[in-house]
Order: sequence, then C-alpha cells, then structure tokens
Amino acid sequence: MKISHTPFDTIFYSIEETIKAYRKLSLKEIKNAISDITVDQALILQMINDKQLTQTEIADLIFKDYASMTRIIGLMVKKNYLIKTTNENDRRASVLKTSPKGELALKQLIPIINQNRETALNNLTIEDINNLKHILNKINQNCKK
Amino acid sequence: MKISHTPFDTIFYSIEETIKAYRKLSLKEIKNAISDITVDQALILQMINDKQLTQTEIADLIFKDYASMTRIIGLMVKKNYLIKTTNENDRRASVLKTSPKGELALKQLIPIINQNRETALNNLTIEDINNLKHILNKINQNCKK
DNA sequence: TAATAATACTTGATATATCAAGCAAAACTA
DNA sequence: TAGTTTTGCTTGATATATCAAGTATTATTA
Repeated sequence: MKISHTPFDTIFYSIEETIKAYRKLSLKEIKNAISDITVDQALILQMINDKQLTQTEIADLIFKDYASMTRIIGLMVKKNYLIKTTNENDRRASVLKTSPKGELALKQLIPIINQNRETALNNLTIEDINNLKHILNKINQNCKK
Repeated sequence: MKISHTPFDTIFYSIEETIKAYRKLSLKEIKNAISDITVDQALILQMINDKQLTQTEIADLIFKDYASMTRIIGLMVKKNYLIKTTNENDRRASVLKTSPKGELALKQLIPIINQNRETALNNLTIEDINNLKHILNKINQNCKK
C-alpha cells in the first residue's frame, strides 16, 4: 500500500488537528461556565462522581502519568472541587470524593460536555462513528504491538 | 441521532487513545536513534529542512502556541540542531536553518518516521485512510464553527 | 518471620502548553 | 510624517507531561 509521507498529508496530522480543535471548543465552553476548570479536570470530576476510583485508576483510564495525576488532583483539592483522604484499608491509596462545590460544578458541566460532543459530531452518521472507532482501533493495536 | 455519553464510549476517547499510542511508539523509536530529540522536534527539523519557514508559520502548521515555539526552537538551537539568525529584510522575523548536526540527525530520522507511520497503518486500506480523513475533517469543521 | 518485591503514590527536574503582557520593527493611516 | 496598528517574537506565571528517583505501605517469598 502506498501511503503519503509528507507530514501534512498523513492521517496523524488530521488526528492531531481534530483532537486539538475539539479540545479548544470544549475548553472554551467549559471555561465560559466555570473559569477555573479544564477539560480533563471536568472529566476527572465526572469519573470520581460516578465511581470510587484511585488516582492510579484514573490515570490509567485517561492515559495520564501518575505524577501528573498527583498534581492535577492536588490542584483540584486546593480549589475545593475534590476531597482527598487516605484509604484506611490500604494506607498507600487515597480516597477521592467530589466536594459539594464539585458536585455543583458537575451539574453545570454535564450538559455542556454533552453539548460539546453533539456539536462536534453534528451531521455524522452512526456508520461514520463506528467506522471511525473501528479504524482508530486498528491503528491503536498496531502501535501497541 | 443517538450518541453515547459515557466518557469511555465517546469517539473522542478513541481519538485520544490512538494519538497517544502513536506518539508513544514514535517517541520510543526516535529516542532510540537520537536520545535528545522529540517527535515534534523531529517534525520541525523536517519542516525547516524542506522549506524556509518562520517560527510563526511553523507554529500555525503544527498547531502550537507561539510562546511554545519560541522555547522549543530555543532548545533546538541550544542543542545545535538549528541555527537561528534575524531576517535582515524584516528584522522582527527570524531565519531558521538546520545545522550540519541537524541535517545528519534528519538523515537518520526520516526512515524512522516513515517506518513508524507504516507500522501504525499496517493492514489499513486506502479506503480506511480516506474514510478516516474524511470523517475527522467533518468533526474538525464542526468544532471550528 | 525477615528479606524482598510490588503497589500507590510523591517529589524534583526539565520540557511543553497556555494566557497575558510586553517589545521592537514594519505597515498603515490621518 | 507623526501617531496608531499590526506583526513576529519574547518573557513571566502557572499548569501539565515525562522521566527518574524516592517514600510508605502492603504483599510475597525464601
């Protein structure tokens, strides 16, 4: 198979471009509602609210380094969106909970997050989405071999 | 259209996952050859070698902030991969050139970069790629409206 | 059970991302 | 042509990414 080799023709360029455009849109809308929260922080808030998770679990789920996770969580605690305590059954692990402020923020954020997704996926068909997911998954597998 | 709303079912999750996997693969292979160069730095080296570009132009092409570009270029100059001078026709602008060390590095890097792309796209058809590009482009447009 | 290994983070150092503010040169305009 | 705006880039501050090294705590193993 012949594949383009100039940087700007590669599919990776398109992928980067798209994800950056989506992140930009999301950040704008989120900041518009709550100025001191980022896209990832909103996602983390949502994850912790849905299910009790450790930092390590969150990091694995959203492809972040554990060190970054420590710092992001630290900031979210400092801004009072999260409450962090130690797990008494395993004193290495921390227990993360959304604070009242965090829950309130989340109530505002969820419709915004959903709206962002709708906006980004406007005019796409179910086939488009499934296709996209399928092809990306192939690439993902290739990269991990 | 009904679209999934749980974070891990969304297509954006797949996109992030894929681009991170690809970046990880690329970085590993690049570092293996030249330990002090990153994926973006390799790309920048390639761009500058192909065509004379200003920092601003490079930043726009690879979706980077101008401030980041100043710092990345600064490091590449410091590591002696690039030579930076001022453009005498427009003293605001800088002229960037690959140094001999940069050119040598690039010679090593180009086959690696190409190989990474081949690896990542293994078993994909031309249709897959075109499809992917087309769908991503739709999302990209939606995000920019 | 003592030594070792693994786990769940944390910290330091450096690079990059992002926003805001600033600077000098160039372009534009009244 | 003087004043204003734009352009190309830089710097500062803060957040995040990444790698390496370190600290408790828990689990394993000889």
